[in-house]
Amino acid sequence: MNIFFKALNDPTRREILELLNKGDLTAGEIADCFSMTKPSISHHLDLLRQADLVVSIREGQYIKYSINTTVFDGVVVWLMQFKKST
Amino acid sequence: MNIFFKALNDPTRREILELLNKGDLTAGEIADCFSMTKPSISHHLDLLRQADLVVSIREGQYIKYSINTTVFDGVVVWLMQFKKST
DNA sequence: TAGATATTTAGACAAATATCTAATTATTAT
DNA sequence: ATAATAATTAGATATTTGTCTAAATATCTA
Repeated sequence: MNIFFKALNDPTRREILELLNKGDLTAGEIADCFSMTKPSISHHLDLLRQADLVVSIREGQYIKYSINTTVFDGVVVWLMQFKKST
Repeated sequence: MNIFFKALNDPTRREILELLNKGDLTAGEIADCFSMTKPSISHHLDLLRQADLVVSIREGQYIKYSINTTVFDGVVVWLMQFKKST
């Protein structure tokens, strides 16, 4: 839970997730969507990967990133606990 | 969204929410549940209040805190966007 | 093999964060 | 009024975080 909220506690990383939700992208394509250096984006991708929110596979010269939505289930359950008691 | 994830990006604050989900508590009662000074807890409560996740009202000498679960709705919607496409 | 492209890693640095102690404000009760 | 209790605010400090530049790694192509 910790690493998840840490990963989501940044607007750039949340935007990356929204981008990947529309389709897979390479690291470079993701970086092109932001006014930030590639190393910075790479670092954000690393945090998202640590939280298991994205998966990466090398495709030749490129590294392609995909969103992993299964992680959200646990968090939604955690959030829903607060709505039960109504 | 920013302030919400910021507020939730701390285990102590998440635990405070879980406590308040069982019932209202005063600042002191909350602090007693943690091995941390009262000023530190007060600071966490302040962040939770900024995120509108808790509400506080003074009751005489005490200040009572309640959880505000309405905020979760928006976040669950945000999280659910990632599950739609399945 | 050399050079070009894609990406990450390393190291530095400023800004944000979590925590503490000490001081302040607010309320109650003697 | 004074003292006691509840809670916050202020200020200090160590740690974490986001960003950058420079360097390193990996792949492709001529």
